[in-house]
Amino acid sequence: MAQLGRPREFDVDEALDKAMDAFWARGYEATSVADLMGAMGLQKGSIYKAFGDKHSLFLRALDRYLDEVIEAVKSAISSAPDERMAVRGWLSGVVAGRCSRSNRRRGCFAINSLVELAPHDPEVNTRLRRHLEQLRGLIVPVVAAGQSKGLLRDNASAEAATDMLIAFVQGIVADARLGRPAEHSSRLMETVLGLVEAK
Amino acid sequence: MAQLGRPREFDVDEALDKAMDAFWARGYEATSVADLMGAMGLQKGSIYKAFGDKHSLFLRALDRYLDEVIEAVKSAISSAPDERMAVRGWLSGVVAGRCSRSNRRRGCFAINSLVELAPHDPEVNTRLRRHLEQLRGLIVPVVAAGQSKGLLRDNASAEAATDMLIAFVQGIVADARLGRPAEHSSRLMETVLGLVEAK
DNA sequence: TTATTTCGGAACTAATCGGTTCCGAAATAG
DNA sequence: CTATTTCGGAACCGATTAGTTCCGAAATAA
Repeated sequence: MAQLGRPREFDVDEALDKAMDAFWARGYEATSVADLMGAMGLQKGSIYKAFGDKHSLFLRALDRYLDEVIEAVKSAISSAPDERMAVRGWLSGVVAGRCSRSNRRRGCFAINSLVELAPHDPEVNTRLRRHLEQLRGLIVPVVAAGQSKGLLRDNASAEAATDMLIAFVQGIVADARLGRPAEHSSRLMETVLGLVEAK
Repeated sequence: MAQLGRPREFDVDEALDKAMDAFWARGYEATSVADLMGAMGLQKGSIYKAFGDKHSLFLRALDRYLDEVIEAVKSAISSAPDERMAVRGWLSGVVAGRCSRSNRRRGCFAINSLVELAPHDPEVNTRLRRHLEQLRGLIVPVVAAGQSKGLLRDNASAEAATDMLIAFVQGIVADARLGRPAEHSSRLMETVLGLVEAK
């Protein structure tokens, strides 16, 4: 039954992406609704009708981002020839891709939101906890398989190694906000991989 | 020649600590001057006379925090029996001490500020770059000495290993904002130490 | 047609924002 | 005593905040 009335003239996902861009660059508190209007190319009324208030819009944008990240990690894993390259591909994606774009100093939208909002915003907190749990669920089996095949060191349990890698990723994307050259992050990644990969 | 007029009735450093507490908990943007008045126990007029505007007050508090961290790391290093224990002591201090207090979900004031402000606030940016450089300058010689004594793996260069440890610390303190149990950070630390320490 | 929905855009609210200024009282130095 | 400085506290500033409402126009479905 489609829908009554005049159809929406803008694409909801495109608008969400633009809102995400704005929040990503400046953070939640520092982004005013006027900023969002400019970034999204929409009028205030349209935004409130389509997304509710500022906080709801933020959550929608965050959810969209988190889904994209999980999908990207899944495809990075499934397209890798072996577990060693899967881990490598994941970290490379983090360093070079979404979480540290050509547009520097953005870091990772999830980590930025975590640091700014997670302690006081329960909805953001639960989303990010769930996200890290999902991520862990994707990585642990890869590490475990890699260890049993001798491709990765079994120095630590698969769970501990995964948690270590995730913490390390969080550090890299936080550090990215300083505006360091991408090469810096790449060197860091190679160091960590050197400790994790079997010789 | 002391000073003319009525002496200041509050302790500047104490007031800075309280301001730091407020900024630390909520971030820069979300902390209003009214919040600062409450936290510092001072009137608006007194704050502006003593510290100038909100941004200057923030920088003063940040400088104070960074100095304290550097001093803490120095003393952790100098009081350790060897280089291996020095690294261990530094990381333990990060996990248990200042950067992840009994008061949970605070993380590290420096990293919080880095993520929120470093991309757009040049004064914060330069301070944090300098801080990380200082930190690196303290740790690299320790790692180098530890490696040459066989206490630490020489898997990677001292510089690369130090950068890796620092990135890892940043990840831990960012993650702390999720409110995970302290045990989680401790396990992470042990995993990393297991990869760095010689067997 | 008629009912429905969205549009861009403006008008508007009540609250809060950071920041400034003035006050009389109190405490110090010279 | 006099000059100076800070105090707590209030008054006030213009600007901005998030959020709401109303408008006529336009586009769709039934």
